[in-house]
Amino acid sequence: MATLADVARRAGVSQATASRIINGSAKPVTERLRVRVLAAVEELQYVPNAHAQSLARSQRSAIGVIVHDVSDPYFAEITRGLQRVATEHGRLVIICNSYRHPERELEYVELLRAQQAAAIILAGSGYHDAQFTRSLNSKLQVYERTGGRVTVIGRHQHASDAVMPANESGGYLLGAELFRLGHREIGVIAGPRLLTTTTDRLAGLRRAARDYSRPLRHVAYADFDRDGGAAAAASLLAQRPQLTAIAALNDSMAIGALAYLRSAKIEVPAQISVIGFDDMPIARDVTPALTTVRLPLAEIGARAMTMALDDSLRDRPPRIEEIGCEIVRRESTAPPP
Amino acid sequence: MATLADVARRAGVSQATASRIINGSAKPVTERLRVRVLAAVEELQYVPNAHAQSLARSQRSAIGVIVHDVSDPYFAEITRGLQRVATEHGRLVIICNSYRHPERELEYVELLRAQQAAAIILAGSGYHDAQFTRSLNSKLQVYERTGGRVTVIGRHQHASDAVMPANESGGYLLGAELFRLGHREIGVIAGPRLLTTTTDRLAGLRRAARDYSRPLRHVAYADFDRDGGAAAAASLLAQRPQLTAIAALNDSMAIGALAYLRSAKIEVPAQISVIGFDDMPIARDVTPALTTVRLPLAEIGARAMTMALDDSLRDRPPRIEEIGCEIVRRESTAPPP
DNA sequence: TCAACCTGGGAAAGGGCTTTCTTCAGCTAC
DNA sequence: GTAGCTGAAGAAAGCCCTTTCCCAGGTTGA
Repeated sequence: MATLADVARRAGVSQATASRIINGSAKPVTERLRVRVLAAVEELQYVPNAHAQSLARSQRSAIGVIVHDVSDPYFAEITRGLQRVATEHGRLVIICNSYRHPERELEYVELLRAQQAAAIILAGSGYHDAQFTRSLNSKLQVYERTGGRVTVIGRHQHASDAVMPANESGGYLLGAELFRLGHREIGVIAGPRLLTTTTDRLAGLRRAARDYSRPLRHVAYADFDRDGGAAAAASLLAQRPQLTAIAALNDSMAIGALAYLRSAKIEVPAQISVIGFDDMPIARDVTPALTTVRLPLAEIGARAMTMALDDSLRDRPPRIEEIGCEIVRRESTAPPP
Repeated sequence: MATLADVARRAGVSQATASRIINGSAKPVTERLRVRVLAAVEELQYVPNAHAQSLARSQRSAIGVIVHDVSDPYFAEITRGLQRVATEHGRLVIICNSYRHPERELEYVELLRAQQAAAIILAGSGYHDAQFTRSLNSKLQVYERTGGRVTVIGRHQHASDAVMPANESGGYLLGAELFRLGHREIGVIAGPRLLTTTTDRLAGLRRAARDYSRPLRHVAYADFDRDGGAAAAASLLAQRPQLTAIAALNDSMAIGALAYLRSAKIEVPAQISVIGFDDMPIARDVTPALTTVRLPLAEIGARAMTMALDDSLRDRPPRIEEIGCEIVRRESTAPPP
């Protein structure tokens, strides 16, 4: 691997000069040397060692992102937004999948600190686990104290900059929509109990139930994915066949529920309504097209990255951006039969 | 940020000793010092600077992956496989989205070289662009010459280790399935002409057409995504309403086609059959469930990462792994009306 | 008792780059 | 002619680690 010293030697200049030319430093250099050095760079196919640069400059540039799983459409969309902004700013993004293992999240914070990440963006749901939250917070604080920036998406347990999707009011919208249509007994497919996203959305749903004076007795907790949704729909209906609507706390689970209902030959929305949450891109392409609560996922990602990169925020009180959601009515909901 | 020197000072030992203890070096150290150093690490919340380590060890560890777009389900699945294997080996993955801009691919190769990536995995389709291919090849060769490993997925233009999805024979399967069902005039929704994935799959399809002595006159080229597929389906049918089947060269486009057909009130598969390619997870959840050619995407990713990490392959002739595909019959195909 | 050998620990040399501090040549100005 | 600049280039320090090499003190064996 060619080094700067090689380039300098070949061009017959000092390393200092070579470095200045390659980095377009402010210090003026004669055109003659510039040409020679650039020629040497070309001939040797020289690329500066990023680690050495980062060490010498002691300036951080990469941005770390911790998600549950990039291949989940929810995070894929958020990541798309994150990447767009990062690329615009010429920043490298390091993506870490925690696969919903809290310990792995802790490990990744350390890893990103070791990598001298300029900022860490936590893009997965928070956990109801006081001990974990404490150790995560302490790790994040250490990171911030050493100059790192932290931005979270939808986690209220951390005193850092945050982009907060309106999970609670989205949950309310979800419930209100069904109750307004006249449904009285609805089944809820919730995500893992441990996730704050689940409880936030559920809280909104419960509030809607209170406002409309409806019970909310049938809640099934499942994995936040398609198969979890399918299984939960099955168990919900086995337990309570009279349900006229199913509210899933994310689209993946709603799609799973649709799959189950199709296999069980139950008509949607004629016999039962289904509503989701998130409005992932695929929601409009399933049949019936999914009524859901829209969250502008890519925008959430973009905003989080923008905050993380905004250095003027340094040493100010954490800023919180609320992101609203809206109902998107498609074909999977109707009044009860 | 605490440094090793801080730790050593606090523990009252030399940096050398501290380093040895922290890294669990082979050199024996007394228990007394070990305890003191680890305590200092804990108190200072010390994390070694990864850049300094990489510099000192001059050993590469991260793996670079260049995809078109992680948020595309096709790449999301591949990436999932890649990540799984990388994590098992304790390797960091740097994901780069080229968004199908060849120049950006070139830039990312440089960037990954600068980052001292141990390997680069090129996971997007190749381009029909001789000049680009040449410059990419030359950049990759430079990278390999300096000890980097290159693994490509589905690109035949590079003389490196490769995982090759059977795009051509998958295309054949695609066509054969429709012709066997009795379709005589089929419309093809192809991806961008510039991509080798498009032409490979199309070549298989043409071969099937020859074998079954059927014409293949209606090919629409479009973006490799849902909206491209919808637009292409519309133009195909505007041009030739008698078509009884549409073969899309990937599932996203097939789903777009289904969306268009639904909006145009054309029944699938009663009036027209639709077949896709890839078998993305969502293919089974659209209605009608999509008949498609299955490619084990996550496994492709896993194999590519395994090859990239397999050091025993160093200095051997490049290894090529073929990955077969199979037809998955669901509900979007039927004999012509 | 002394040479030969371990052993655990430290000093210091890198690794590749940036950047400050110097140096030196070439000018201007008196 | 020389003091005083200015501008361009180089020397060298420093970023944070790892690892080789070396040393002192303690063992062992003859």
